[in-house]
Amino acid sequence: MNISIQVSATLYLKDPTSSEIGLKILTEGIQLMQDLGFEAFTFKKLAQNIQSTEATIYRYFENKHYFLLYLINWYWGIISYRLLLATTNVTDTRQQLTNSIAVLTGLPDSSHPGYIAEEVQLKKIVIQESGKALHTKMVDDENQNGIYLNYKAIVSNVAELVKTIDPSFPYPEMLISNLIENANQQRFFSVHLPRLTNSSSADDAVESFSHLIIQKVLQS
Amino acid sequence: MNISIQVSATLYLKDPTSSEIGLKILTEGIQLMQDLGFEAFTFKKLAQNIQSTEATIYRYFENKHYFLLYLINWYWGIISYRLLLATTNVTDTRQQLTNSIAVLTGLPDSSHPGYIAEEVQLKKIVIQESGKALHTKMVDDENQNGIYLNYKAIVSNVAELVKTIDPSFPYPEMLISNLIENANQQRFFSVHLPRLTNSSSADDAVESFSHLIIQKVLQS
DNA sequence: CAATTTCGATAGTAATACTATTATTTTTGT
DNA sequence: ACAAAAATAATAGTATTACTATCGAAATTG
Repeated sequence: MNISIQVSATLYLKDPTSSEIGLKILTEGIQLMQDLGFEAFTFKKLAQNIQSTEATIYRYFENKHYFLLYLINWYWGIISYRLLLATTNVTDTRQQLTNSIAVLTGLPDSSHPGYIAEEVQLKKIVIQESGKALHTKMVDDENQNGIYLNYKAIVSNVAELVKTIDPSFPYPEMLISNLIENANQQRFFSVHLPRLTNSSSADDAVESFSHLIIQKVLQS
Repeated sequence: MNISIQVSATLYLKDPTSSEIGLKILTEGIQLMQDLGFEAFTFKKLAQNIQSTEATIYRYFENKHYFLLYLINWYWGIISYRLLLATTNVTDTRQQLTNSIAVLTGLPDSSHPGYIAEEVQLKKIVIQESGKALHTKMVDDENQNGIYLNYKAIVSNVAELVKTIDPSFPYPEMLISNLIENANQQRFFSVHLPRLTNSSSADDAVESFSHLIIQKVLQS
């Protein structure tokens, strides 16, 4: 379906991109997850939406928790791909970092190179729901099954740029995971709890803030 | 029960601190929430633990979502109190900010002034579960009911210090809410996804990182 | 000590998160 | 083109959850 976007095979029972129905589960599932939120989302409702049955969806995904993990993994796969596009053929490491921060913290937007249609919708789901996917008693098992590899690879790759630019900076991974998580968190705040942020939903204060932190904190 | 720790009255049906059973619901509930996590936690199990019945607990709390909100609100009430202790009689604004950041991002510890027994347990619950309490379709209603006032007041007060120190800094609220959320997030990572952080569970890298950000980003 | 509130015990309901079965349709290999 | 295999739809069923309702006994309070 999407060139080069890889989702870990441990997340599904049967590859949803391998059949018509599987693709409908994904596209309608994304929509329904957004409309209802994770707690109200059920396979039964999704089955009704695609004129199929619960049992069919259960053949693709173990349960709705795994379905959400699939969507989040897919999102980070897209971001990995965009990071690649944003850094290849860029010679200056600092510029690579700046471009990466823009991809990781910028507003979702459909005009950048390599745009994939689902990105904007998936980003909304990641902002709204990814805390629920992570903060579970199963994190450790899932981590062992390689489910967070996409995400960890992103943090690791960008942290490498930080290390190249300023080898003396003691917290590269923390800095990057912070900027990524903060970007999503602040976009949530700007919609629901605006007193906690200085970003309105339309501006790019989150991205500017992120560039500022990088600029002030790293010496080169 | 605790001097001056206020929990919003919209969070409970009947004040749990007003009766023996209510207090048992709180102390055993904190324990059970930690042991089982939010999703596996049920009022039925809690009722068995305190040798009472579901119906009794439902007289105190509308549902387990509100129970979790109560615990989180309680935690932020404790932190508010600690922030007060850490800043009164401190004349230098920068020192006030440094002390505040220490309270907000430091390791939980039982040796500081004004220590309240439940703080350490509640902090664990906040780290593990607060994303689930917030990222709900009900956020906006709850926000309107003043449920996040404690948290918003903390961000607002500390952001005021930032504004005093550096009036030109454009993102004071974002900076503070970021440091608070990041501290909890990184402590979660250090236990479950250590590759995403540079903090081990025993050190104070999270706090050092936070002080560093403040120091580099604010001009005075 | 009478009135009221609180609690325990029990029962019941609607929804959720699945599992199982079977008949029908679709896909596939030859 | 057709037999075999796989996938799907339809239906039923189960255990658990998240509640609501009732009602008598116990505790509290005025």
